[in-house]
Amino acid sequence: MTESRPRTRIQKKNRKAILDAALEVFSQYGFRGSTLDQIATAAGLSKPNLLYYFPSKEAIHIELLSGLMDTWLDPLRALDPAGNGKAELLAYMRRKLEMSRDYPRESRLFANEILQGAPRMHDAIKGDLKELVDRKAAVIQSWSAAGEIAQINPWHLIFSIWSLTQHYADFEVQIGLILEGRENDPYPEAERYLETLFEKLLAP
Amino acid sequence: MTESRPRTRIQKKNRKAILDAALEVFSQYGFRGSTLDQIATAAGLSKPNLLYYFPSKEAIHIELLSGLMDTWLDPLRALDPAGNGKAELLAYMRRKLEMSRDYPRESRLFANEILQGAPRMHDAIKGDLKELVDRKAAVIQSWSAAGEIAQINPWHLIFSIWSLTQHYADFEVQIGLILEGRENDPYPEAERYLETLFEKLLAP
DNA sequence: CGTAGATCTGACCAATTGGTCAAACAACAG
DNA sequence: CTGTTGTTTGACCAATTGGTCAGATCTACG
Repeated sequence: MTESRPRTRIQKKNRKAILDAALEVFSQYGFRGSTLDQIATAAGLSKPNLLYYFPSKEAIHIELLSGLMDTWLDPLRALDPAGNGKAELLAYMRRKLEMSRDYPRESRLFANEILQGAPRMHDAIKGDLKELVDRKAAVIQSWSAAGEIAQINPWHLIFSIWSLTQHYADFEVQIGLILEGRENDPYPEAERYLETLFEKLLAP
Repeated sequence: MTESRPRTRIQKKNRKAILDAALEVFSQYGFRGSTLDQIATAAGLSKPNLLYYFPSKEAIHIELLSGLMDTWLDPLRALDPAGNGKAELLAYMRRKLEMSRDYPRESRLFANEILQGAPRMHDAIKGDLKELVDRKAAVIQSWSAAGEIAQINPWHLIFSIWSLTQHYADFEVQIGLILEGRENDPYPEAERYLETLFEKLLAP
């Protein structure tokens, strides 16, 4: 918040390298299970040098998480009350699945944070996220009332979109091992499957 | 495997207390993020005393995980090829949701292990689990072929049952915060929602 | 050039980590 | 009550942890 923005290109490059390395490490081992040495090595820096760019391990984690919240909720924000219910929700699901495919580490970072009890996202979830979800739940309810989609619990509908899509990122290893020799890339089939699922679920 | 079974009642009690404490800690912080001191304190023992019962931190973790795999897959094993497809799959889903409600720590322990790349379950997943899933996928496929249920990808169907049910345990904190003031216990509504979802999905 | 500022490093620190061990203590059979 | 076995502990250890700091080195710019 009160920070001076990074100026030089060297700062830009190294801060980016650190955040990228930290994302890799934190998303795998969680905050407590990750070490500055791991992050520094992954970023190609020495530990003291890393601490030249960030004041502490926690500061890196916080920066990652707060950067995450924004982009993570964009697809839900984009849900258009004026659009067609089924189409909007399917588009939301597709966009979330894309994010699992393109940003699996971000998904796992988030999963790790929740698993540990959301110590650093507690307020954001209880505040902004809850508010957004409640607002969009009302939109979904209005689609139900208008007969555009079936009558289903909008909160649990949102949870199901989250769980079904994020699962492909968070449990990537498991899915990969089980589908070994069958699907090298599970996403195309996942998209087809989830489209069917939500089309059937939402059909009035 | 080669261990002598615990004998005295004091051993039985303390081993149980340790495993319970370790489940609590490991499921929250993962293996690397957990400490023996945390576990010992939670178990009401001193660290050296804890190490009197288990040779190492890793040994505790392994014992928890191997104990988990068995019970975790029982519901899937119970899927009866001779039963009615839709009923069997709905029963499986319900049983999995029950497990999320009754054993959320076990679910999170598993989630943590997968997030960290499944270093200790890699072989079990690639072996027993994959084999079981493949076998049950064939059963599901036969139900599809017989017209008992719709034609859907059986592997992704299994993934979706896993993700939808485990989500209520793994993301418990997030769900609790979002539903605050609305549902104190999300499970009854979750069950209703998931029943609808799978009934619609599986209908031929 | 030269030098002011940015960047980087080795050496260091206190706290925490997983784990050991000898000795103290408890339980229980004889 | 005595000795044997099972249990517990305090003191200890080396390695790792997050973090500091003085100084070395590099970079941009006049």
